[in-house]
Amino acid sequence: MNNRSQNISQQDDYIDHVKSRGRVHPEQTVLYHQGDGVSGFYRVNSGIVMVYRLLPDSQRQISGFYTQGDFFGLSSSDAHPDTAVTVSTANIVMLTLHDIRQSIALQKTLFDMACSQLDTAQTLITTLTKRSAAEKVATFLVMLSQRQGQQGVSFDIRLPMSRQDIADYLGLSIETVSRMLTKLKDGGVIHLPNRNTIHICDYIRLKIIAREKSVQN
Amino acid sequence: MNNRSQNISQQDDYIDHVKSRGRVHPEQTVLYHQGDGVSGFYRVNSGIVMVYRLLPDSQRQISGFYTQGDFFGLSSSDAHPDTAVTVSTANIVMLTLHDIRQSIALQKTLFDMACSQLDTAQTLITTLTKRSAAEKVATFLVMLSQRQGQQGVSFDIRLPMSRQDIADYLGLSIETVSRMLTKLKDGGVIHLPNRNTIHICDYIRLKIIAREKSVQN
DNA sequence: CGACGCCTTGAATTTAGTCAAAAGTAGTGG
DNA sequence: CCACTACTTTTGACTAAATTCAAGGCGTCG
Repeated sequence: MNNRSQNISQQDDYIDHVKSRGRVHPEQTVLYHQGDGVSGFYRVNSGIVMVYRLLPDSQRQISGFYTQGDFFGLSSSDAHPDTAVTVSTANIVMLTLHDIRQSIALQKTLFDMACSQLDTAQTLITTLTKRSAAEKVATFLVMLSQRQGQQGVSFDIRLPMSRQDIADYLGLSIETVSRMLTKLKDGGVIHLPNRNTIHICDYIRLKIIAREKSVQN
Repeated sequence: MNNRSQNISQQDDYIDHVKSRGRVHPEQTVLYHQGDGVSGFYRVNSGIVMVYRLLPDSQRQISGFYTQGDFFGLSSSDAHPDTAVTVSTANIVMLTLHDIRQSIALQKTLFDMACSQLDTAQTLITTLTKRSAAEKVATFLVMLSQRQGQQGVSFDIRLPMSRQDIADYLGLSIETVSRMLTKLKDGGVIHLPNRNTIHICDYIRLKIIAREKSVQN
């Protein structure tokens, strides 16, 4: 799929073209800091990136986890409102404002991504405000399963982030996250072979707990 | 907010052009329904619009309140994930997909708006997960004050939405919203002359309670 | 006036948070 | 390979906060 860099009218061509510029970063690499000037947007080629805000009282709100194909760092303001850091080794491309000006198709993609992230944010808000701690944790695990392309009833998922990261994403305390995982384990829904792996024993039940709309698949 | 979009003269021309097509709707008019096909985006010329999602268990999550100059209905999917309804009499313009194709500047504006709404959503998530009920209600009142262009220490704000609307926006019960308003009243921060008006007696203190970054202004 | 809808208040309950301690996991160096 | 240490996660007991359920008040409009 590698093509000459001249014709960039097709979106996929342009993404492919730019994708090859990706750089690999080890885990815990900061890609940009809260307050840094915005000089472009980012795309995840591989790995996981976490974006968070630090509040004045030194609390931390994790805005999201981004995986292959996701864009992040989208902002219309001059300065990034959040910090982006790799959770695992990750290959990341930066799209400069110059790149974006080059391709109408890329602009369209970015708009679609922004809209899609808006939708995701609203869905998250619903989870955060209308769901119990148990439901939040189950929802998080379902999200991870989907992102890792898992299907079926029983499978392993990787959990590269810490319990504290999960807590800061779901707006719970680390103790509550731990308790809910234990509860799911005691209920036979999951297994916890080690701290960075979760074995889903009963995905159907997990989805019911998470109140997924489509309990199928 | 979206400072990058301010300097594009062409954009304002186009907005002005389209703005004149706005139509006035009485309060409680549904502009689109959850599930309707997306045939364009909307801009508020005047009045207030509320956007919400109905969940399968008939709970309601209010995604946002939109006022003059705000865009809403931004979605990259085929169907609207939410319902938009006027809270007060409102003048609304619909931008068709055809309109948007016409103007590069408008596309840019829409992207900036989407990014700005993403930022707003993340800030809201922080409020919802890290703040107490009292802080949430205070934050809501500060937001209303800012939207209504209020300044100084003491002034009236209109409250066209119901207590239930506020509760569904902040993820609280209606009783808690009521109790927190009472608490603010008892603390001398606000007055409640009638159900649709709040008199802010001490905006400084309100902002402190809301943990506003800039307690100035 | 009376009825309805919306808002407020009160009491009991539930949920998640906090504080404290124990258990488990890496990682290091002898 | 084991012991030591530092860190993360889990568990337990208690506390604080918000929800729920129930009743009462207030306005509005017929």
